[in-house]
Amino acid sequence: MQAKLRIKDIAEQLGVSTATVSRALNDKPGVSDDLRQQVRKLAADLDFAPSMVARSLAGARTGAVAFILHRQAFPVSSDPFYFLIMQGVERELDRAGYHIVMSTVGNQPEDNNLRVVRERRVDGLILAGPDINPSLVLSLSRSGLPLVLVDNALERTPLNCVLCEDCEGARSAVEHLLGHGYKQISFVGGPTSWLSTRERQKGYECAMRDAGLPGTVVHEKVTTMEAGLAAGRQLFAGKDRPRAVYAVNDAMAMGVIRAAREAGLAVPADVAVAGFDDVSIAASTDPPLTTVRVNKEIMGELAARRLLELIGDEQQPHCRIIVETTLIIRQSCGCVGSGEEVESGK
Amino acid sequence: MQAKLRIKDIAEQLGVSTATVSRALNDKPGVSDDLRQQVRKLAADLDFAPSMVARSLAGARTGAVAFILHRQAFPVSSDPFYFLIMQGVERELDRAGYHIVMSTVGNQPEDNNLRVVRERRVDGLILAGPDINPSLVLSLSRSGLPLVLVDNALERTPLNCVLCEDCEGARSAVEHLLGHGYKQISFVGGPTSWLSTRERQKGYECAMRDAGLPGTVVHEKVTTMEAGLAAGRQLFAGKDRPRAVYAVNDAMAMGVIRAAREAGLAVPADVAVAGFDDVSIAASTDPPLTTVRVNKEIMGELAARRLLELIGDEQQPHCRIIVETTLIIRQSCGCVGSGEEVESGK
DNA sequence: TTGTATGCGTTATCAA
DNA sequence: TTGATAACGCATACAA
Repeated sequence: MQAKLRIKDIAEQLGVSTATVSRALNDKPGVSDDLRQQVRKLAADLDFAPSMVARSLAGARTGAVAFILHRQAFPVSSDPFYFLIMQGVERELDRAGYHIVMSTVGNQPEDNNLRVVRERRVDGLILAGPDINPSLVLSLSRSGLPLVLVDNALERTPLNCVLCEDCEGARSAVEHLLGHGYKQISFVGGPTSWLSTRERQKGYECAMRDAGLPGTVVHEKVTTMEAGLAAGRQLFAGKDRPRAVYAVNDAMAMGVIRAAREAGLAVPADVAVAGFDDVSIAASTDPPLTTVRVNKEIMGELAARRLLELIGDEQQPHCRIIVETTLIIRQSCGCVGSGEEVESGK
Repeated sequence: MQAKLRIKDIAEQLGVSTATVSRALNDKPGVSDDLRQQVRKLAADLDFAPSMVARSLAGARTGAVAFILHRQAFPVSSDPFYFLIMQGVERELDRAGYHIVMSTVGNQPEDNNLRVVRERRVDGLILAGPDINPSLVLSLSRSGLPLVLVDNALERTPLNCVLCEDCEGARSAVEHLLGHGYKQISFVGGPTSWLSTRERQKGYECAMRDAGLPGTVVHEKVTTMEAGLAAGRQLFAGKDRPRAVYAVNDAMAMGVIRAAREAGLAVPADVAVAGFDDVSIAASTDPPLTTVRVNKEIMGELAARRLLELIGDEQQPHCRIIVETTLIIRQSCGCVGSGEEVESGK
C-alpha cells in the first residue's frame, strides 16, 4: 500500500513551495524552465498525479462528464448500440484527461433529479437515447450544466445534439427497394415519440411519395426482434401482403424475416426486407441484411467533443450534429450478390 | 442557472451551524430529532445535496467505483455481455449511493497506470474480462485499493472475483450432447489465457473422459462468430468430421453453424451444436441454440456488493463468487422441441 | 444537543 | 520567478 503523495511532499523534496509545484504541473506561467523540468521529472519518477478531488474543489472543474442512459435502453437491442456510442465518448474524453461517470434513469418521479448532478460530480452531461423524459431533459438544460443529447432531440426546443442521417438513410434504403420494382412497401417502426422512428418514417414516406405510391405503417412499442416478429405477422396475415418491408432497425428487420418464414414466404423472393443500424450480425443473418450503416463510435466522439467545447465556453449557440450514414447492400433486399456487401453511394 | 447551495446556506436559513446541518444530513448522532427533521425538510425543499467533491476531500471516500474494461472487450461479441454486467454493477452501486466511473485499458505500456487510480477518483475497482494484463491486475491489487475481478481470475494469486459455473455449465451441455448418443464431439474455444475458455474446456474434457471418449479441441484468438466460422471450416474439412461441436460461447456456436451449412451439413441433423452465454439472439437463431445461460446482471451486482464490502472493511479474506448457470435446451443440439425452450436441471 | 475551529489537497491571489 | 496564504465545501474533534 503506497502512501498517498501530495503536492506538499513533492515540494518538500525539492525545497520549493507547493504553489510552484502546482504551477509547474499545470503548465502555468511563473516557473523557470529549469525548475519546471525538475518538478516534472520528480513527479514522473514518483508516479505522482494531483488528487482530482482536491483539484475539483479548488478549481471548479471535476474533470468528469456523466453519460446518462435510460434503463430500458440496456436490453433493447441485440446489439450494443449505446455501448458503442459510450465507447466513442470514453475515447474522446480520455484524450482530454476527462472521465466518464455512467448513470441511468427510469421513469419514476425520483428519476427527475439526477443524483450525479445534485452532488455536482460532473462538468457536463451526455444524454443518450430517445427514452429519456423530455421534462427531465428540459430541467437539466435549464440547470446550466452543459448538455448534449445523442440519438435524441427535443421537438420544439433547440439543444445541442448528435444524430445520424435518419431520414436520408431510410430514404436511400427505401429508394433502393423501389429500384427493385417493388410497389407495395410497408414501414415497421417503434414509438413515434422516438425521433429516430419519426425521421426514418419520414424518409420512407418521402421516397414513397416521390414514387407516387401509397404506404402502410405499423408501429410497435419497442424495436426488438420480437416486436418485428409481431409486426410481420400482422402484415403477412392479410390478403394484400406487402412485397417489401422497411424496418426501422435491424432487430425489427430480423423479426420481420422470421414472420415471413412463418407465413411460408421466402426472403427476398417473396418479401424483401431492409433495416437500419448495421448491427454486427446483420452481415451474417440469413439472408444477409441490406441496411443503413451508422457509425456509433463517431457519434459518441462527436458528442464528447461538443460537450468539452461547451464546458470550455458555456455561451455557444445550440447546434445539431448529423453523422453520415451509408447504405449497405446485401441480399435481403433482393440483390443477388456474390455474398459480398456493397457500399452504395446515395 | 440555479445558484449552487452550500451547507452554509442551509445553516444560515435555519439559524444553526454548518456542523449541525452536516450531522443531520449524514444521519449522525448529536442532533435533536426535531432539528434533524427541519434540516432535512429544508434540504429536500431546496433540492439540496452536499457537494460530493467537498465531501470526498473532507471524508476520504469518493463515493465512486471504477469499472475497467479492456478496449478489445467492446466489439468482441455481438451481445453486450459486459454491458449487462455493468448494468448490474450500476444498479447495485446506485442503491448504496455510489457512482460508477467507466474506464478502459489497452495493452500499451502507458496503460499500466490507470489515470483514474492515480488521480484518486475512486474507492475501489471492478476489472471486467479476461483481457486485462495480469501484471496490471497484480500491481493494482498491491496498491491497496479494493478490487474485484469479473469473468477473470489470476492463476496463482487469490483475489476477489466473480465468475460463473464455467466448468459445470459446459460439462452439463456436453453431457446433454452425449445423451443424444453423439460420440465424436469437438470443442471450439478462444485463447487459453482466458479463464472462461480453460474452465469450459475442462468441463468438456471431464464429460468426454467420463464417457470414455476422446476429444478434439480447436482454439481461436478471439471468440467471435467469424472465429467460430473459421474453426468450423477447419473441423468440417477433414474426413472424420465431428458429429457435434461444443463452442465456448454462442457467437462461436453461430459461426460453427454457418460453417456446417457451407459444408452442406444440416444442423442438427448432421452436426449438432451447443454454446454458452445464452445471448439474446440465441433463442432466435436457426435453429434455436442450445446453450448455457449465465445471468450477467447478477454477476455485476455481486461484484459491486463485494466491492462495497471491501471498501467498508479492507481486511477481508479473498473470495471467489461463482454464479449458477442453467442449461437451456433448444433445437441446435438435436432435441425436437415444440419450439419452446426448456430449462434443464443438471 | 449545539457551536467553534481545524484539516482535507489543491489552485489562485497577492506580496516579495 | 517564487512563496505565503486564503479560499473551495464539507466532516469532525473538541469545547461549550
